[in-house]
Amino acid sequence: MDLFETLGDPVRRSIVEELAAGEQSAGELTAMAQVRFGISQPAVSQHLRILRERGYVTTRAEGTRRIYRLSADPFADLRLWLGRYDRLWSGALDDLGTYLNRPDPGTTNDRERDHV
Amino acid sequence: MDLFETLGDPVRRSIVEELAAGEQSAGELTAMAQVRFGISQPAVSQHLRILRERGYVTTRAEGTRRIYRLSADPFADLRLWLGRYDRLWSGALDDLGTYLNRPDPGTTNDRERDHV
DNA sequence: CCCAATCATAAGATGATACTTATGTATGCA
DNA sequence: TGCATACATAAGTATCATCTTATGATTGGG
Repeated sequence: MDLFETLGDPVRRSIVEELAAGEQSAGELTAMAQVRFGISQPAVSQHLRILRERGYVTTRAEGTRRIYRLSADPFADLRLWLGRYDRLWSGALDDLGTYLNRPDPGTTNDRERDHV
Repeated sequence: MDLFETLGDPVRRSIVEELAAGEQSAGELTAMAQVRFGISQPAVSQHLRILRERGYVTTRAEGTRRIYRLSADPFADLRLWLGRYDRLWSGALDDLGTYLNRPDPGTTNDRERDHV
């Protein structure tokens, strides 16, 4: 599950989300990331490299530009991982389910109330 | 989606996976993490704090120990996020689907062949 | 050919994260 | 009351990921 580490970076997550809509050239992805994050071209290229090396995208040369596309179901592992917990909160799980879903007075956290 | 960043850390991921099986005390979680990662008690406590502050777990005091449990469906966001792409690789998507699933000779990467 | 465009790589700086040791706080028990 | 257990917090350090600038490699076009 290095997918969590891979998608943990917001830039890479954006790239993946962008590619989900269809293939795009490195230049287009770079422009997008520069607008959203204000980073340089090499920075984006490095993120693309990580996505390549981990098998989440593939590339094809087209003239002088490189077209990126998502690999077939890069999220298979993630879906699998998530599936292991699905039945836990699907509501089907009787005792534990209701137990977990209770607001449970006196059980809440001590400090926080930040994001969520 | 700070969940990716949260679960990006293997220690926190282990804790969450552990808690999916049921509640556990800080001490038990600490022992687990120490065995698996060889880190100190404060290190684990800091990870627990992050999980607390981000709302993924709640705690309850029981004597001198603190019992941790997963919040109700901490993965709701993740499932939602993933759902947006589900139909893309479900095989239902005709053209793009087959296109993406092709081995596509001459399209593969240049360098890699690492993890995946 | 030569130059411009597109993208990748190298090397170094910087910053965020996660670790460490040391200490604080609360509870239970003798 | 005093000590031990369980856990949290503080402060400092270190490690690692990500950024930057500089440069290389490939391709197309005049």
